[in-house]
Amino acid sequence: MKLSNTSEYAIRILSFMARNPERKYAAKYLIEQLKISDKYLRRILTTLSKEGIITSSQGREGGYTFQKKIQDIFLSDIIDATEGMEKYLGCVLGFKECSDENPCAFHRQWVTTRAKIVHDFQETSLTDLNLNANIKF
Amino acid sequence: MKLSNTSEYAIRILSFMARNPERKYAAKYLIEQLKISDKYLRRILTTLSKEGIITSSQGREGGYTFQKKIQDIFLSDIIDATEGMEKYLGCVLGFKECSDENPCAFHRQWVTTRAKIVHDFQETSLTDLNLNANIKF
DNA sequence: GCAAAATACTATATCTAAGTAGCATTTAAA
DNA sequence: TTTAAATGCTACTTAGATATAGTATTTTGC
Repeated sequence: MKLSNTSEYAIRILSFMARNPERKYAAKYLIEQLKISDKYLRRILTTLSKEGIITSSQGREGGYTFQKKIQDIFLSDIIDATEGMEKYLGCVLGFKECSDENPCAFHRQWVTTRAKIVHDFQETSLTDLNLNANIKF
Repeated sequence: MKLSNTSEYAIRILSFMARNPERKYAAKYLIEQLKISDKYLRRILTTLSKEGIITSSQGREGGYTFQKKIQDIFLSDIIDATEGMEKYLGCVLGFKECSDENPCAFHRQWVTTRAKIVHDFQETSLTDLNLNANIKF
């Protein structure tokens, strides 16, 4: 399992913001704190904004705030917003015809593992990640 | 979890060859059967050959045969040979500092899932995949 | 209204995996 | 020993993700 860089950055950004979920964050501040390049970070913030995870306010005194409670924002929501979860859901060996009804020889084995992966991402919220005090951002 | 296209092709090729593991396969024949582009398939075969999974014999009457018994060739060996497994083993959220000793907040949760992924790939051999009669190649 | 400080948009550059093309080399049958 | 049939090597092209640059737009304080 390897997420796209964009997803990893998005999770880092939101995880950082979740430390103080009520405040408004300017992109400039996040750039300083997280050492992500200006334009790339801004693009990710715009995406997260359009996808309904954060709200942007333009103009002087503008910035970004959470659109929902952080206990209602799950890793799967963030991945969906950035790269989409679909690619992780098909046959891991790439057999186009493989399905529950017409499984490849690895299917039965993989189904439970994939369910665990999906479960982890769907059940872990930003609140759960809010204990990252020991991790440098 | 999404393997590289190259890994997926490699698994398809070897899985197909495993149906009759003693015979020698010419690239030309595999191209016909598997509908993979000539040069790309040949490149993958050369890689698998260098990595010790199959043996190539050059010249007229040449082709590819398995270098080991198919029950001793595991999915993890194939992935290692093509793209490497390393990328799947680090912190899935991308925290550089994350480790067993200094875990991110998702680490404990993910460790067991990742172990299951690795287990599936390390324990499934080409023999286990040899029941793919119901899958079109 | 104007200037400062913020986000938004569009285009471009860079990197890596994926895929293609052409020529070189090897081997064995005739 | 020549030729056909196979693999091997190197270079090139393409596509998508990653990253950067420049300009436009929005909002607030004065």
